[in-house]
Amino acid sequence: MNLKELARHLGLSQSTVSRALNGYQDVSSDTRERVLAAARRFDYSPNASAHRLATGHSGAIGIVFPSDKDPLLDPLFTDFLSGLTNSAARRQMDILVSASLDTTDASYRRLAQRGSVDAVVLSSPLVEDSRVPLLDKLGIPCVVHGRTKSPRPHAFLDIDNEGAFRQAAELLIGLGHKRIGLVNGDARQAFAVDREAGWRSALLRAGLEAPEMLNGSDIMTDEAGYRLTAGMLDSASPPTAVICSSIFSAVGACRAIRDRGLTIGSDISVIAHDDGITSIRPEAHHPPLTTTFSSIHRAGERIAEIAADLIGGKDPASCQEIWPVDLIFRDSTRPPVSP
Amino acid sequence: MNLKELARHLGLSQSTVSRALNGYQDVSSDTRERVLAAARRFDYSPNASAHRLATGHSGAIGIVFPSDKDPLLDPLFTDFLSGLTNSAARRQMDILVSASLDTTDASYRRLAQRGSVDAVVLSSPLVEDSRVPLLDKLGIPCVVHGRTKSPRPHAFLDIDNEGAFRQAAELLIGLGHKRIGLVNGDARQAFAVDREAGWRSALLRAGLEAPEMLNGSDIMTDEAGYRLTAGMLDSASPPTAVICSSIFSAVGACRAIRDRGLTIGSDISVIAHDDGITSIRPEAHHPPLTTTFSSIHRAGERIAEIAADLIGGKDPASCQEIWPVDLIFRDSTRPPVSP
DNA sequence: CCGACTAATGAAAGCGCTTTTGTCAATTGA
DNA sequence: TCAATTGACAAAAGCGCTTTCATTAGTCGG
Repeated sequence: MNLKELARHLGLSQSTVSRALNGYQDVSSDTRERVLAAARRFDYSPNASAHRLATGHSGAIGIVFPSDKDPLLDPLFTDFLSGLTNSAARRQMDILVSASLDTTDASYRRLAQRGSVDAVVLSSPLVEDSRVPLLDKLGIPCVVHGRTKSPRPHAFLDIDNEGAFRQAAELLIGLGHKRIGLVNGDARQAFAVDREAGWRSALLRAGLEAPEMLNGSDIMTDEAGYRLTAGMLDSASPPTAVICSSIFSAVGACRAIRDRGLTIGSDISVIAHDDGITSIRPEAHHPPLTTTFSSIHRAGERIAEIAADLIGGKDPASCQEIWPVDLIFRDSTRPPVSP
Repeated sequence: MNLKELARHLGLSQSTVSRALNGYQDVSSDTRERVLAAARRFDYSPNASAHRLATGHSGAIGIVFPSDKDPLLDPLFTDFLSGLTNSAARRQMDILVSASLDTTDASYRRLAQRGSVDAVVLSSPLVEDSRVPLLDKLGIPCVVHGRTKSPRPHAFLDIDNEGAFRQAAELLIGLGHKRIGLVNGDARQAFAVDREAGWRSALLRAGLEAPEMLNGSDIMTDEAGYRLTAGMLDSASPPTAVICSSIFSAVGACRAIRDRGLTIGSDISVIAHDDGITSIRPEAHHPPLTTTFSSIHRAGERIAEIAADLIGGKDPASCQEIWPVDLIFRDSTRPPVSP
């Protein structure tokens, strides 16, 4: 069932039916009713390709997978994508996921030229990310999940990574900790840099040191979390507390602590950043983990809205949001045992 | 830069250029060279919407998120999607992710009518999944990741869940275990039913019981894994081994075991199913976990190929694959302590 | 040397929609 | 009363491709 048939059934012209369907003014409310009823009855919905060709909009938001199997691409992405997709669906938009087989540049360039998407979402930005200026040049709106250095202001939604990790470190300092380890994500990632800055500033502000020994950085997996934490605990002056960038790192960190016969909380305090994914919940741990919390699912939802605004012509410079992060105090943070 | 401009630049007609670009025969190799060179030089790629409208194919494979925030949607999905997308990209196809806001039926129906996708991938099928007959009726090819009951044969790629869990149980039985717990996924899911069947058949075949007490089933999260395992361990006749349906459940199960002062391996044996995601690796655990292994990333890759075949007109009945699952013996499985 | 065929290209129709422009009757104002 | 306005619809022109069909020029066999 297409527009032509529908129009013929109603004894109307295509244009009238089209306008009735799209809520234009110059059509009598009487015929509009009839058209809408018929559309429902015949279960008509306009052909996507034709609509796109006619309007010049693809009705889709793009997101590009970095490479064949990128370790930076973590399971959190599912939650993010779920939020993104749901929110996009509410605005009648789809999410187009494509992979960059050759270079990332080429993928975006192709995406832009073929007009497959109206806007693009950039995940896990690096500190200086070449994708932002590229998309700018290609004239395709983009919203970054996170932040990156860029000559021109770009739309983004980020969480207050620096503030969150400063707060976390301050909490530990307040409890009396003096050597606080950081189990961070990959140092190329923008968020990791911000978190390190938060950790560092809290320590320095309190007159403490932030030695490189305690500044761990790697991909955010269980195994890497174990390795980084183990390295710190086995060093000459081990930390009495660690802050982890992800719940996965935290699982590894906890394992390293327990493996050394130490107890989480009473011996070594642990704080983890929690993105709110359901598969691993910090409050279900023993002891329940103190966390900095921000829902990545909600971020996904909001980013689709921002993308829609951008497509609607909103100025990227006015599409910049930094969300505060909650610090949730649980039982994994206690005063250190006397040195 | 569009086809018309490109043709004008070359002093050729649109049709010739189009045919040259699409590799048709009736164009001289000389002009083909020129056209290809010009296309490269002007960085031309055909407009997606126009191409789709003209051919009637959308060039996209669809996948629908179940609901607003579905607990069944686990982090493994990222890996699956990554494989799917990469493989699709190699065939010049995109992945369209859309969410079902209203009913799932309506989403698929809309997807089909709007012609936004050429085929659909179904994830986490239920034992009897209404989506399969629906898509069949809508005439849109679909390939299921997993299997489901259906009057007509459908295309699918599944792993040998039953065989894997039978093998796992047999390994434990061979070591001398008599009470083996199952920490399974949601019982509505097809794969969970198959895994239970594997577990059960191994036990019965060995003349052992498969009591309901040891047949745990819930979503595959850390927390649920803990809860199910704890329940079994605290029961009147606790198991000496558990088999977990996911690495996440296994993390919870291990925690429950340790919390009770028991040691994994020597006191309670553990086997987990490993989908091969990088964030949590069973071999990095202490002790390294024995696993049934099958890469979900590879499954995603293969499913995109199957979808492409289906679009190309291949018979769904001849697109059915069941992959064997490796049983990887590590240190978490040992003979039980004498009862 | 000529009709029949082939190779290479161009012209034009069509995919299903949106949107501009055109048409016609009914209404309005002085 | 009559030109001017308005309301409701139809006709038709695109959007940028693919593909069918038509049109040349060149080749061949007899």
